[in-house]
Amino acid sequence: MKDQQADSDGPNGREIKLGVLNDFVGMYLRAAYEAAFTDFADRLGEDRLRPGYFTILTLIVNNPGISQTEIGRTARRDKSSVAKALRWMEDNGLVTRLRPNHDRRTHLSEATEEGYALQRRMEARGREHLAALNATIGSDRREAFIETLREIVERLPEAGSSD
Amino acid sequence: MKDQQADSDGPNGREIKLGVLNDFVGMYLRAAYEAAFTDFADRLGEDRLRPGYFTILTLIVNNPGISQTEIGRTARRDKSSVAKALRWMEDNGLVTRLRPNHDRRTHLSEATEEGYALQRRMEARGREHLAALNATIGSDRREAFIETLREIVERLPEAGSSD
DNA sequence: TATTGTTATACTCTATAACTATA
DNA sequence: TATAGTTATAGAGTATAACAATA
Repeated sequence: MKDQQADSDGPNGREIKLGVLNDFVGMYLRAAYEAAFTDFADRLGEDRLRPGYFTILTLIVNNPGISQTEIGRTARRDKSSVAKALRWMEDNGLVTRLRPNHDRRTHLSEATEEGYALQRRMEARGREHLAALNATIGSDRREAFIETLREIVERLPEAGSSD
Repeated sequence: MKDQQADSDGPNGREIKLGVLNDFVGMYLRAAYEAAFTDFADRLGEDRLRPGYFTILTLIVNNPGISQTEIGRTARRDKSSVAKALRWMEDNGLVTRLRPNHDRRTHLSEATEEGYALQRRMEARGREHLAALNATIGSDRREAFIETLREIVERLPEAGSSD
């Protein structure tokens, strides 16, 4: 039905044919992700961490004593990326890391008072962002929408990465 | 309603609490985008352009004589990013650029035979990717899903970028 | 040997700013 | 002045690989 070769015509009037790009769900996914990302960043203003760092700090606040391996597994980031983020956060007084005696390989992270405070401020802004996003999506569509996103993440790799 | 603090427990058995991250639609969007992106890349194997370059080449194939400004506007990329891509594609024999007499500022791009051939091969792989993605989404949900993504892109910036 | 984490390095993708050349 | 495009540079954001310490 929606196969009207949805062209993009600029202000100059020229119609740009999108061809197969028209069907690329990935392009819509990226555009939506970028829009959501930008909305959150705009709401944070200057008082913020990068989104990836916010994710990590939030995991630490919610799970005091979490290890870097656990953070990486949960946030789906390589341990080296986590290490870099943690070092920055420690240098900036947001987290402290402890090496327990029972296993001195691991580094357990906890948020400092400053870390907790920043996370709370960012979470508050995050909730405003979510309210705007949810208003756009609509409560009637929200669950089905997220469920579809989840299924893409879970089921697509099984089909695709068979080489 | 869905506030059961959907935790993530790793193989070690420890439950990681996601807290507010649980509600972050942006995380699901990014994960889904990355999954789609990876699936496409896996299918392309070595015979490929980067996804952004494929977008540009496809625009050129579908719109011979398109200008760089038009490409940038359609692909939502800065002219400098487009210029870099075009130079690489020209150096690698995929496109040629012409400067018309009526306006010698503009560069109009056309695909070479090699460019057309590569685009066709990539488009074929892209269609396989889309088939897998559409199978995951399901034809009954597809239109509503894409419509939601579109609305996020179109409506969210209006609410968020008011500073 | 396996695991945790660190570091150096590099890659992808993209934008900003200063620029040239045209119009 | 405004527009099209180029170039140098920078900076997220992330991963790979080699490594040290510990188990």
